[in-house]
Amino acid sequence: MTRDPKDTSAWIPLPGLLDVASEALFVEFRAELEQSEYGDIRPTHGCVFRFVQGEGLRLTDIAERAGMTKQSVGEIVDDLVERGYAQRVPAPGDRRAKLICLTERGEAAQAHGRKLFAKVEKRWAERYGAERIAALRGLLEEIVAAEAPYAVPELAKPEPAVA
Amino acid sequence: MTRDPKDTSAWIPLPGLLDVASEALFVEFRAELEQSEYGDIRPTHGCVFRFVQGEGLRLTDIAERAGMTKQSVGEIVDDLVERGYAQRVPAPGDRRAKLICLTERGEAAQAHGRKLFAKVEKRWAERYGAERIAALRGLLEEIVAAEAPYAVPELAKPEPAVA
DNA sequence: GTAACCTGGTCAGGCTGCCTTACAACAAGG
DNA sequence: CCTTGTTGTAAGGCAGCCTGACCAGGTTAC
Repeated sequence: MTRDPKDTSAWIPLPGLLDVASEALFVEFRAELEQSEYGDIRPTHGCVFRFVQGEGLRLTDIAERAGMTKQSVGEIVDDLVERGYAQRVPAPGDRRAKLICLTERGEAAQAHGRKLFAKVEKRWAERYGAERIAALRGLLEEIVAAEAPYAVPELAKPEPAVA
Repeated sequence: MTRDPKDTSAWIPLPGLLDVASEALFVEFRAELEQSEYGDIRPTHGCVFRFVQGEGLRLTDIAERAGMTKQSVGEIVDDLVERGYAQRVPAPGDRRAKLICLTERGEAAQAHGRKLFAKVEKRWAERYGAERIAALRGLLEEIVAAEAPYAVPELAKPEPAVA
């Protein structure tokens, strides 16, 4: 299936391809999540589950990593607190701030979510080739680290990654 | 913060990686588009520019390919018509239907957009390796063709791609 | 110590992009 | 005809995000 690179009519821009692939993957994930006991978690909540771990993070930090405003993230956190997935604990040393961290249920949900993502990825590895998916992940990780380091939990901390 | 090497806390799910990459790419595209004479085209309008070409498409068809409702697409088309990028022409043989096609300006904008996408992709090819980006595209095209064929113009209709 | 400024978080209100429901015009088959 | 399906539109709603205004608590300069 060789294609004329000059043929513009059937050519799909890379962002479109990335989006459709992401969407397809996400649909598989959602389908499984919704059947679990964490079915009330909506996609929006992801911005918290993605970044919060251990001691917790300040609202401001979550917002920065997620590329959203504090207000938006605040609303999402409210919702997660109501649902029993997250909690706000006073930040030590600053009475203005609160650390947002997961409850036990929240951590269980996070772990379950990660497992589901891994499961779907593995399914795709079988479908499209393990090494190709691995290469895809490798390249994307490199790209994300370069283009949006603030969105990478592991790089957001004072631990500069060495390539 | 000591961490188990097998710890998954730094592991980013594939959809997240795809999204961030897509977003980064799209930002570069938008930055250039907004400086052009087509700066009033918003991301939403893409669902029309992506699929419409030549004689035009029915609203229903665009909606199906885009995975949206007719009403949503209809609104977007209204907007594009107002801005002089698209037009509705009566469909031959069916007085209910209209074919949505691009105006001359619309086609110029579409061509410009495609060029910009190609330009950004080329920039990334230089940045991350031409072969890796080519492999990325190849895999994604395969995935999209398998997972969401309706979203691929060339597969959506057995139309002669070459003029 | 205190005035001025910065920072973390919240409240209120608004917008965009999409959806659902309902419907009018036309098509197609008896 | 009459019925049923299809094309597109109208009206209204909702989720997810934003901006602006604000307060309580820190930080700095004098």
